[in-house]
Amino acid sequence: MSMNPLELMVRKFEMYANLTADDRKALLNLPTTLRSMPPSAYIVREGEPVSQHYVLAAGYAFRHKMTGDGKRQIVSMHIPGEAIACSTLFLAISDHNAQTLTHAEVAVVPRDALRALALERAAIGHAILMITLVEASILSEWLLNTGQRPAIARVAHLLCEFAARLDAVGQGGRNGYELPLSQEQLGDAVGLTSVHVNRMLKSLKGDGLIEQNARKVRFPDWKALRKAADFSELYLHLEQVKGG
Amino acid sequence: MSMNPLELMVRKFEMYANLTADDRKALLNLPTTLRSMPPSAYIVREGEPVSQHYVLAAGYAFRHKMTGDGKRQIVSMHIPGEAIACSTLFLAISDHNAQTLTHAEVAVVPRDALRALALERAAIGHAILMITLVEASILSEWLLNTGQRPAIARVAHLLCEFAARLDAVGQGGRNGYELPLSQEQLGDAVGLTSVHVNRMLKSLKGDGLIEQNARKVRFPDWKALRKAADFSELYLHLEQVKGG
DNA sequence: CGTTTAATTGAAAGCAGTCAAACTATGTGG
DNA sequence: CCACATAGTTTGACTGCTTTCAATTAAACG
Repeated sequence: MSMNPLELMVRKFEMYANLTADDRKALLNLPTTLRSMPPSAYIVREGEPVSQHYVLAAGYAFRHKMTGDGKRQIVSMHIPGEAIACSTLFLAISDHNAQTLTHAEVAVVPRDALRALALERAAIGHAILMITLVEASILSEWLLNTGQRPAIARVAHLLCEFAARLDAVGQGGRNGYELPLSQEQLGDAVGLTSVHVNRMLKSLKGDGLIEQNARKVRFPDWKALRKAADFSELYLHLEQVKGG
Repeated sequence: MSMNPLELMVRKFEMYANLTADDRKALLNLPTTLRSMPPSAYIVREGEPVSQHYVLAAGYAFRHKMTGDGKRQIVSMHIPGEAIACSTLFLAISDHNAQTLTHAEVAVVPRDALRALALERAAIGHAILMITLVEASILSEWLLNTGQRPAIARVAHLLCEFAARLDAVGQGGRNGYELPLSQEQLGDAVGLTSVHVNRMLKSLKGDGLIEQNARKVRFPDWKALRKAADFSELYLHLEQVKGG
């Protein structure tokens, strides 16, 4: 079925707030265009003003920041159905880059129009706040991950998070999935070099915690992987999130 | 002057949204108690439901998470005047711990009352969203810091951030300040051991980038320190943040 | 197919961690 | 005011995890 790409955004909002029929209608009436983008295409650049809001209709994306000497840290991953940077909705200039990971279909909405709705309609504003809170919670866990866990757990943790998030939207998940990240990107997400990520993946395979051919990963022993990763899905706040 | 401790919260909100006189009055009429807490006292524990909102009237606090094997990552620092965990206002259970750093005066507000105001009054909800966005931006920078920068820069970066944030509220700042963190806590904030933090501080002193006696730090060459830290205050969003 | 990009492996170097001890504050009670 | 206990800082020696460098193999792509 070819549906309005904004349906995805509305569905997400409804997970986090009780929208009225009016709220829903207002959101669906926002002007929007669907943009098809190749892998690795820039969506937003650090330091630039942002005038659009982007929702992933299909494909994956990520946000990242760079140090003065050119090292890159991925600060978030976005799966189909998610907005790419709620955080820039209300900040004048972007403090990070956003890029597609795979080929992607991106719904583009004028930022000011959505912003106006968020300020007028409490439920919409609240949904955006909730999404931001969950993103911040994930960010804290990533900080814990890169700051305190050994390399093997860091890599395993990211694989687990991906599985749990994909599971939550009925896309593969802990039964295995197509990993959209290269080993270098994986490394940039957890603060390791691609070489070392490769070694950690090899070690996880050797221990029977993951199986992998090409980009497809499977989890023959989810419990053991979860343990090795020190993973608990609480921080994803997958349920009970309406907060009102 | 002995003022209502909620004044601090209102002042903060006003930096981020245009409150009406009514909004202001509603906030100041919230029931509140002032609690005096010793250093290192727990305010919130991971996994527990949170029923209060906490604002630092005086003193410092921090939030942290722990790995399964007991390693601690500090995920945020809070200076006088700041709320301690806007993030838990709308999430059912806390996914992190919050603790005082120094002796502190904490204004305690019933969470449900503030939550109700946030949902009823657009400007208040918006202020909370903005504060959350800025906190998330800081979290991204911390992730970049621990994930990609060498130890010396990590430590320097935290010192710079502290200076900039204190500056913004007219408290010492880049002229020097009383560092409220032990070296161990400093390490837990940037993903290093206390031993290595000690060595990095020594090195910064040796290079004339900082001066330190007891807990008092000074910055004889702010520009050079800033450069060594790869620090830019953009991510703090200290101005132009009303977003409307 | 040839070209480019990503994955894999080995060897060596280095940054940060660990362990252990000494030293310095800070605070408490006698 | 001193003696002691406790917490935090400083230093050294050593270990080890992760990076770096470099080369090879495999996969993806036009």
